[in-house]
Amino acid sequence: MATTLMTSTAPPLLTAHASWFVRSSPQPQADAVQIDLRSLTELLGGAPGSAAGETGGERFSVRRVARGATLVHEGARASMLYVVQAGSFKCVQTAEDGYEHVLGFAWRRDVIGYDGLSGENYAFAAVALEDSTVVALPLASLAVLRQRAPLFDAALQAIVARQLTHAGEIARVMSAVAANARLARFLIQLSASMAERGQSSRHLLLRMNRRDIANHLGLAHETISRSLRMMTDAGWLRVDIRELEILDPAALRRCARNTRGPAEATPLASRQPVLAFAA
Amino acid sequence: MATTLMTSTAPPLLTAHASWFVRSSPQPQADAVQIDLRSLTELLGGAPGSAAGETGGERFSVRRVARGATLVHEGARASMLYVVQAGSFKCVQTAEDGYEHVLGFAWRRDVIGYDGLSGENYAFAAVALEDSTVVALPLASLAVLRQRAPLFDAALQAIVARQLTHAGEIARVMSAVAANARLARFLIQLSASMAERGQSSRHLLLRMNRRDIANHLGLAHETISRSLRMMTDAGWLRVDIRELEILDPAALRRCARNTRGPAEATPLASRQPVLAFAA
DNA sequence: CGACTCATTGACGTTCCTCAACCTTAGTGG
DNA sequence: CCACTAAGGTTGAGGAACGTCAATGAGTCG
Repeated sequence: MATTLMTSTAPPLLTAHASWFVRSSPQPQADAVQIDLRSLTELLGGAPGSAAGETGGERFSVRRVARGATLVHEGARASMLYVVQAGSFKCVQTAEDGYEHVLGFAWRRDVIGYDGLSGENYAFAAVALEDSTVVALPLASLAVLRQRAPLFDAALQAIVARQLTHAGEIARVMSAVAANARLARFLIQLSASMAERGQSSRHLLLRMNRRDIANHLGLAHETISRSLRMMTDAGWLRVDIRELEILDPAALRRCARNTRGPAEATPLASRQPVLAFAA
Repeated sequence: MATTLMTSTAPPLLTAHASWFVRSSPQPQADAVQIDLRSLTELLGGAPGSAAGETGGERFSVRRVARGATLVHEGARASMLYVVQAGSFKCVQTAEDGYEHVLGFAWRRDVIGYDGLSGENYAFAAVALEDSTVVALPLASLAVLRQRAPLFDAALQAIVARQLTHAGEIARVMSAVAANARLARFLIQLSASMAERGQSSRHLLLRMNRRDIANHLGLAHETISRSLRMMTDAGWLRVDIRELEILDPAALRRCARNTRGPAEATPLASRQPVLAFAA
């Protein structure tokens, strides 16, 4: 049923916009929604039962970002940390010659702007792929907040650590030499990412266009089309523009292994037994 | 001068090993070296003047890792966090079919094992590329430590944030479609990384072999050889096996922009005058 | 010295990037 | 209602780039 595609965090269709989303007129939050520390910790994945331990005084503003709008600008002075509450973003870096690269995508529970802690400025821009909402935390108050609310702190740390792991996965996706394998890995990773957020891992709704996927994977966008075609012809997927259903996950995983020929032998194994046998 | 290649953190040559490095015999630290919190914070890049504020009671053990030895095993229960003090590591992930992927490399000041905070186990293995030393922090004591030593905490946070930014850079390196551009970006990034650590940005000593570089970049190792050859022929580099000198950074950066089209042709020049004339 | 790893170079074949055309869907205005 | 425009997606043709296979040489370890 179509209901599997519907989630509490996603609007029914890309073209349908809730009326409270400000689109062309940048009229700032007239009705500033806020959430408390307890909800924020929960959003970050902290135990819901944690609420009792924390002082619930702080309130954080929720920002609405219309589709296509830029949440943070690359190179801008970093002052805020954002947690995606609903919707999705693409993270983009622009080279000095104007060429853009899509670093990745951010979904509910992801943190945007954490790189502001290391430098002065944001390292990349974040553009909303659909009407979205984020929780805004002033960077300046972060240290104090973490000190005062250990449970929130733990949740934040876990998210960042997870994001670091995630970055490794992205590198892995990109390392595949064959275009088919790259796309397969991307889809598998996306599927896992959705599952992690309690959504269906079989039915995916691609919030980004082919060009963004291609850019992200370092491929031509025509190649994305062709690879998707190949996979649907093989019976692995069912694709309808942005809607995607994974029919044969095993085949997809098998495809994701392709280096571009026979996989390479691992000469590392010849070194380890020395230590193993020493015992 | 050759002194630009010499740093306090690097052994003079790959083939020269300090005698105190245990090689084939895994005899554990008989003489356990330790450092205090003050030195650790400094290693992480925290202000050296910070020493006064922290309680200097804690001491952390320094582990020696021989070349080729594995510091952390993928999938092993995560119990420690390591900070690289000297030497270098490659971070490797092994797929279920035995195929290995080099996620990246870790140098002095980098943190290994931070992903243990999110899950139970390490997400990837770390193998020493040369005889190296790391500072070991028990994950269990991390929360308490951060609470007690805010300056250490801040330094650690900054490092992690930097590593997150760094992960984005890796994705950017990999996104280049042309092999030349990928290698160029890798070299530029490596150069910047070395400069960040106070080493020369022109003279690089490649601690990893061609196969690892190729694996990391998603290319064939023969392609690495050929690309390096092309760059030396063009006068951009001087390469002697593992020693590498960047002669023309500008050309390298220009190459890094290539999507794949004409190997060289810089359309940048044809674009700029338009803006110049507009003034 | 023999076994091994590492790097380089050449030849060949396939992938996939580029260029191009065409189609659908949306949004706009008559 | 239909033209018009623009953005996104698909498909085809051609050629360069790069992966694979193979051979060679240099350096290292036991």
